[in-house]
Amino acid sequence: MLANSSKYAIKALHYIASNASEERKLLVKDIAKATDLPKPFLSKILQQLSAGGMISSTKGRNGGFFLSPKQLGESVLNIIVEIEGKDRLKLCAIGFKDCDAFNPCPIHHLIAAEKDELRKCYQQIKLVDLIST
Amino acid sequence: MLANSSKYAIKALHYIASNASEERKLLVKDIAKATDLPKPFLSKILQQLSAGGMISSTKGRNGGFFLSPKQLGESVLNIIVEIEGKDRLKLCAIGFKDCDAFNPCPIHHLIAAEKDELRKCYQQIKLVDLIST
DNA sequence: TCATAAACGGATATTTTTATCTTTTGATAA
DNA sequence: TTATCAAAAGATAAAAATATCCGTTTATGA
Repeated sequence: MLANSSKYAIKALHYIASNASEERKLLVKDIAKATDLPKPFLSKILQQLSAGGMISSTKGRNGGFFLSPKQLGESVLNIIVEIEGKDRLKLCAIGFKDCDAFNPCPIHHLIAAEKDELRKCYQQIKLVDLIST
Repeated sequence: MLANSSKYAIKALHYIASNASEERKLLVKDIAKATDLPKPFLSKILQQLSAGGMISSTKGRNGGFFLSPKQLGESVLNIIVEIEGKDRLKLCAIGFKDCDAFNPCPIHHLIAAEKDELRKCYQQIKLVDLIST
């Protein structure tokens, strides 16, 4: 369904959204421990999200990761696209080039509506919706 | 969404379902050419499907691949599971162990219904439905 | 200013997936 | 029988994804 890297991103962002703020930043180390994700790999993913502006970070003492109010409004779909570099739920399920309603692959009409619904879900879920107390 | 291997399988099965029969078997070579898939890799995939009973084959002269009437009734979902060894659309989208309605991951309730609908699609599509004339 | 803490960035290693090549097995036509 | 054809099976190679390590940069508290 999703690449490990984007699963990790969503897991980590769930934890960060629920536990961090600009006044209370979180270290990769602690995020990795709490989410049970491999620390170095998670570090790369957070770096990528940071470079893409989906997450905030500061270096040095008292540094760490957090989400700004604006960043909490980002959709999960955009996180996935940022990490994977492509919108898998928009692409043809069996890899036909230029597959659409007018030039459909053999299963296009049989799954297009449901695939699009699922994509809309990911688009509608904002990071703020992941917050658990 | 799907692994390349299962995309290839579905593409190839579409071609086989549309063009082969017990009296008119198809060679890997020709399937690969028609579907524009890498021949040796496709060969492995067809072997795997054959071992799993999802496709019929005979060796030697006049050999090749075809689908029996019973095999044409197989669902695309089962093809995917056969190739990938797991039912990705049944697993938690972000990889939580034992994620379900009573023990949900942070996005479970936000996507479960739509994910299940998409899975049902793949379950309902039979190979015979792929036949194009 | 200086030691320290933390993300950043680059290089490297491992695993999985994808892809190819070669040999073996089995079927059939001549 | 025997030559040939085609899938099956096994070994190997390349690419991508996953994962780790280490030095650099940057911020800050002492």
